[in-house]
Amino acid sequence: METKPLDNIFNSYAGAAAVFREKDTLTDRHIPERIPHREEQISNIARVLAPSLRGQRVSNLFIFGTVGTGKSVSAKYVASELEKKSGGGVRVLYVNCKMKSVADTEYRLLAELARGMGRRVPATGLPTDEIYKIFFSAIDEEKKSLILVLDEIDALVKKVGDGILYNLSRANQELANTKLSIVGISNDVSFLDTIDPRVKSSLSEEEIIFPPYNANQLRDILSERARLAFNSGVIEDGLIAKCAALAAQEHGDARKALDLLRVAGELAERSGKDRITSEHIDQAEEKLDTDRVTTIVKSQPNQSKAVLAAMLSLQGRGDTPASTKGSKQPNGRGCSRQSGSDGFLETGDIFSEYEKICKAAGLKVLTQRRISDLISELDMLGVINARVISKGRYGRTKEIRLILSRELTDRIRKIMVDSYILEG
DNA sequence: AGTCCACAGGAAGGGCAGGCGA
DNA sequence: TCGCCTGCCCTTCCTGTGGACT
Repeated sequence: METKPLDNIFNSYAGAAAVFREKDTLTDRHIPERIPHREEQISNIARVLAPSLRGQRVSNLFIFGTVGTGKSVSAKYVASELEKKSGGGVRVLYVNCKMKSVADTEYRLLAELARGMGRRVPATGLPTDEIYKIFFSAIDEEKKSLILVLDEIDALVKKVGDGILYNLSRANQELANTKLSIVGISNDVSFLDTIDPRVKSSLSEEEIIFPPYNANQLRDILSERARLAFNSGVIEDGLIAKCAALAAQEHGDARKALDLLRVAGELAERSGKDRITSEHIDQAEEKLDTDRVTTIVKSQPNQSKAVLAAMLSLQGRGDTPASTKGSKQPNGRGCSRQSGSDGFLETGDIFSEYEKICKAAGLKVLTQRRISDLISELDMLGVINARVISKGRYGRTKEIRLILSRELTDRIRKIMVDSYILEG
């Protein structure tokens, strides 16, 4: 019988799953039955929310902690247990405010909440106070305690301001039959300082902090998840410890640790192995980093891509201040600059190269002031490293370093070609 | 000590797109 | 549907800055 080109690939996956038993347990969709090292925080959340079981209004709650410290999963866990325990007396609505088209505007968030309560509302068109009315009447009709979990609440406030929180926090005055409480989750502890003091005082009645995990705690979490996710013998304890150590370096980020395990498993599976090796973990770490940067670069507007292309072009040519020392600079300046001996790039050089790239690609050339901001944004996104330095007589500038591997550079170059920023 | 460079980065405002509300 | 509003992107103008040079 004839073998089709894809048969080998599909057949290897169609057989018994050699590596994974239940891959979903390594994603953030999964709510585990036990969350190690978060017992205290979970009890505290439960204590705050428990009065809802008696039909009382519970205090609004703020949960803080850096990425991957178990805030969302703990809140979801307590919420789902509470809903089960209440026998229908408590309703929890969860919204991730960072999701695009969910909470970019006041209207969209309220529409999402109203839909969560089973109401049909148009994507646009209604006045905002109308959508408030629809949402409030929907929750009032249910005659239940409603707990509104707003994950990444700082993103919501950044986009739409704190007015919506003020309105929601005052909702109980308009509701006859339902008690509404808000649980806000944020990575940014200083976020509360940025909102209106009236909103702050009514919202942050209770606060719970989630500290980062250490390597040992991460190892416990990973062991538990790995037991569920992988078939026995697929991964050994030493490799779990390695993942934990790598993630502990990244501020104790459990999400990153779980991603490492999942991607390592996928790499093992793709290479036809039934065991995860140390190399798979290393490859997974590199892949996660590469995917993160390429995703960021792809999502950038063309102007930012052109700035990055200028940096790649200068770096690829070795045309940094270091290598051109003693010759005329691209921006027409003199030669006696002293820094740059380490092969970094500077704003002026990048701008000159950027102008050339824009002209070649038919893009509008923005001002150097704007490019300076775009460089700062790329720095903030972690694609480049930039810091302000002074070269004394020769002015101040940003010292910019590209922290990209060879493979990553090639992939970004391809993105530039696909976006018609660079020629293929 | 004063000068100078090459920017950094803040402030103000224009133009535009999209959302809001009547 | 249309005027108003808001936010975003961008420009222009400006002051500030650190350290080499004079």
